Amino acid sequence: MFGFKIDKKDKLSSARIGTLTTPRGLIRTPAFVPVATKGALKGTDFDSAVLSGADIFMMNTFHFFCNGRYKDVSRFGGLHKFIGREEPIMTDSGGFQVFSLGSGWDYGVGKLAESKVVNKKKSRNTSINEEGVIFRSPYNGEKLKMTPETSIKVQERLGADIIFAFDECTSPLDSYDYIEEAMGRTHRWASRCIKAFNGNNQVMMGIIQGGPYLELREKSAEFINSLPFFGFGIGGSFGGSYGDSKANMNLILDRTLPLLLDSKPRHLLGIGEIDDIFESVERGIDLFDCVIPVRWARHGMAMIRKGRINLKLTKLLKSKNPIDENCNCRVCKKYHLGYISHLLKEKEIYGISLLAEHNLFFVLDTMREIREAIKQGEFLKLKEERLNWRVKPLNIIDSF
RNA sequence: GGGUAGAUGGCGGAGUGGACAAUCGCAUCAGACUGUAAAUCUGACGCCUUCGGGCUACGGGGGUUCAAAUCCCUCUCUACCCA
Repeated sequence: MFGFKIDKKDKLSSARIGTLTTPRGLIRTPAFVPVATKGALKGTDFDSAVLSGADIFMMNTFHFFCNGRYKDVSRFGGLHKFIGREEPIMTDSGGFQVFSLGSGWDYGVGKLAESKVVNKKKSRNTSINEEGVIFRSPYNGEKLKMTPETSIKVQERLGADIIFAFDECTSPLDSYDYIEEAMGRTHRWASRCIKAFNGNNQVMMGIIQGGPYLELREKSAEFINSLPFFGFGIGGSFGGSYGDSKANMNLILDRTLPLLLDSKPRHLLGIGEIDDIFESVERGIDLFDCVIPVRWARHGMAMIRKGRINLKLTKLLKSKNPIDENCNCRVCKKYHLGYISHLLKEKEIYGISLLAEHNLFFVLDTMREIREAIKQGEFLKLKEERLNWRVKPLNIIDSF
């Protein structure tokens, strides 16, 4: 019922194309998994995402757990029936929220942040111990406890096809000692997740942690590799005292992916900027998920071949060009920048919707190109062409 | 013609003798965002600067005062009301 088959390996890199089989359909890898945390793509719809090439969506256990809504979902017969969709779904375990609502919240840092405190916010008083994590619900402040067993139980009731083990995602600000301790805990939780999982119509991915430290990452890869998971999630932050987090992530992937069983799928959790996708595919990653395409759309940031561009710039109101001249999405074929820019400036929800559709298409179509390139043995060539993707927002608008 | 209320930075709108280059909102500009508490957050926003500070400003002009966006006189303009 479930399976993963590598269809072709690139000769010049560790890139590979494959097919992940689930009872609800196939996932062509390398794949980008659009994130619909609470059951919605925030700005666009599942149909357009599927038309753009999405094979599977990701939702989150934590949010359905906090408000108790997983019980309602369960009464519908699971997420698929609840949202009225047949496509495969994966659920994250809630492990990321250990970080994003814990130390990430307290110190205002993102998962790839460098070692600097951006903005100290009021602590959420998240506490972590061997048993699990005690959270304050972001919905009403209520104290909640999440353990590996809870996460698995809730994920079974949500009924996604692929689920993730409950892990502790650490912060770039955490010390080596703490990250090592958390990694050990993640490993013990992984074993508990396997024990708690009944494996009925679902498969589970184990999560590798270890923060920015190579030796911890290697240890974690070896341990998670030794457990009977369906595949691997690579989680956590890669930044910190090691400096450039993108470069460090690549280094970690270089060193840890060869330690993993080749035949199992590898999912790089939460990564999805274009340059990161190319670097990771080259190293052997099969799946990505990321909120960036859809979040940037809400923030007016468009993903284009040359990089990214803020569409709320006043000067773009004059432009009769599409968002990206080389893009084949419905939005680019039909609407010009002037209009989309106007909608975004006016805070019209339709502007967000159009941009979300474009950004999602952009990433999904890039995955299509990547798969095609690997098939043709031209992955590195494509990477060269596409790595002019800039990290900083573009300032030159001449071509618009 | 008479009366009343006003005129503050791109706009709206605080301030009504010193702590005012002037709260705040909008707009503008810049930055951030990678398993989503995010259609969010941060910063800049009179001019000049060797970043210490300097200069010009609250409709125009005049005055009172050590000190005026704030008080007085006058002019101009705006809104509403009465003829």
